[in-house]
Amino acid sequence: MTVRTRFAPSPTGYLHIGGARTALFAWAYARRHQGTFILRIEDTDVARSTPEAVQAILDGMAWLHLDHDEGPYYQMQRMQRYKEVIAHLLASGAAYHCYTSPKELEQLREAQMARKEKPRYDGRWRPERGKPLPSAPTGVAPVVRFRNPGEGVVAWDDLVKGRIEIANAELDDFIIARADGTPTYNFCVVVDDWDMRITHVIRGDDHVNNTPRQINLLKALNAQVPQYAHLSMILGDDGTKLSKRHGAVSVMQYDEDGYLPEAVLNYLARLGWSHGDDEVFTMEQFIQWFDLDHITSSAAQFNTEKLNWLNQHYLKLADDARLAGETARRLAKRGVDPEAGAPLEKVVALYKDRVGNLNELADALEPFCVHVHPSAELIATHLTENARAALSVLRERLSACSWEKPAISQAMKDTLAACALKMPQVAIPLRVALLGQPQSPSIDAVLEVLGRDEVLRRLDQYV
RNA sequence: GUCCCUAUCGUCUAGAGGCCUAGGACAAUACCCUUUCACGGUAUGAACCCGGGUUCGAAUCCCGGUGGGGACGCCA
Repeated sequence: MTVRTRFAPSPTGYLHIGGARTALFAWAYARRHQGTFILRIEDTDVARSTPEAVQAILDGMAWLHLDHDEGPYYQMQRMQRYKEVIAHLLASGAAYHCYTSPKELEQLREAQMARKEKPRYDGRWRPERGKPLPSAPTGVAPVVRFRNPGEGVVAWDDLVKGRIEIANAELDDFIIARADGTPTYNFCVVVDDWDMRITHVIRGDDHVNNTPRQINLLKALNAQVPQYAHLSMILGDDGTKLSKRHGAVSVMQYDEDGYLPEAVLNYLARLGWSHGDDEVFTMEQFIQWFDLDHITSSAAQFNTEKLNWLNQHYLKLADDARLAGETARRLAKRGVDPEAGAPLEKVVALYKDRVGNLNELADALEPFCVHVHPSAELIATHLTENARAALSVLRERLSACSWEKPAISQAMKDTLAACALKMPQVAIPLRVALLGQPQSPSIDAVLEVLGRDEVLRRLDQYV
């Protein structure tokens, strides 16, 4: 049997980090087993679903390279099928109409809570042998409820949490179709997983409580019950539930913040899953190694520091041209012309192993593209009269030497000797003059990529 | 409140009864490297929630407590 997994977000917002990890694991499991990964959009909540959110989810998955083999399927386009199944359930007696109003249900729940009971539907419209049913009120559209087994337990061997058993007595007859006829979540999921022949349902563990209902429904439909793997939650950096203030932002925000998708992917893969002591690995390795046995069953706290570390790592590995492209995009966004200065790719090579993210890389490259204006304070402390005199000597030598690192370096050394100065006494003022900052990579390398003309031009302001 | 899940360094985790004086990684600290700032290298500190069992032996198995999380919608 070939593995078929799915990712089934509801388009009520962007793809956040928790959803991304769920998608990653479902995707990886399918890839690991040469299976099929299906994308399904659960848009039956018409009021909250938006096409923008659908697009945001698609964008997020594309950024992470989580490609699907089937779909996206849209539940709203499957209404006919749901209605068919509901009619069948009604006809077979596995479902029934219920006329209890929302207000009555609310009262029922309140009363139950007051008695310290678990709030649930009391089955007043559930047909039972020999039980008289109330007469249907006129002009009230009924909901359809699934007739849940009254006794016994529902059990499954969760692929990450182990065996879970829930007594049917804990469950109630849940609504599968609203008064307006539209089917509800738990019902659509079941029909879809069945129709799409999903073999492994990999999803967040907030669905553990839905699973017994879904299994009962599947059984009533005579459908094969898939395997379930419930992933524990991702908590925010502060150990509390993900919220907009920390973590529950769109994965595209990570792009915005200068993270590389491979860093986010690697980080997410290690959050709640492990392969011995391996910390850094490619997606190819991940697919080879991924299994459900090594998923942690407890919630994991998001750690930005570690993500930063991975991002820095992948930045060092990344191709210069690619990083130049990424940086150019960011510079352009700031109104800086990335073509205006030294060849970006060369500057990238100088800086990519010194920065933590793409925005920092853009910060570092910006002085190469624009006219720099060192602060008055920097000028006062570093571009002293003595320093300017040394820079003047250096300028002479630089205008004459050949333009490669060794020659430039020699020009620096000759200047030091001539002025009886130490390296930092010239290199730091030079950095301030050229880049507006007292720190930079090795100064001869900076000079080399900046180019002789530009170096001399920038120096002329101070000598 | 009821039900379900969960518990190893600050964080992510290794660990499937003896290999554990509990390993790795991030972070922290110190030192080294150095032309500044970084990168890098080396080293150090840091954990089995508590209480009972089971066993010759428990981080690992069982029970209870406590802490954390989730679910209890005509939301998904």
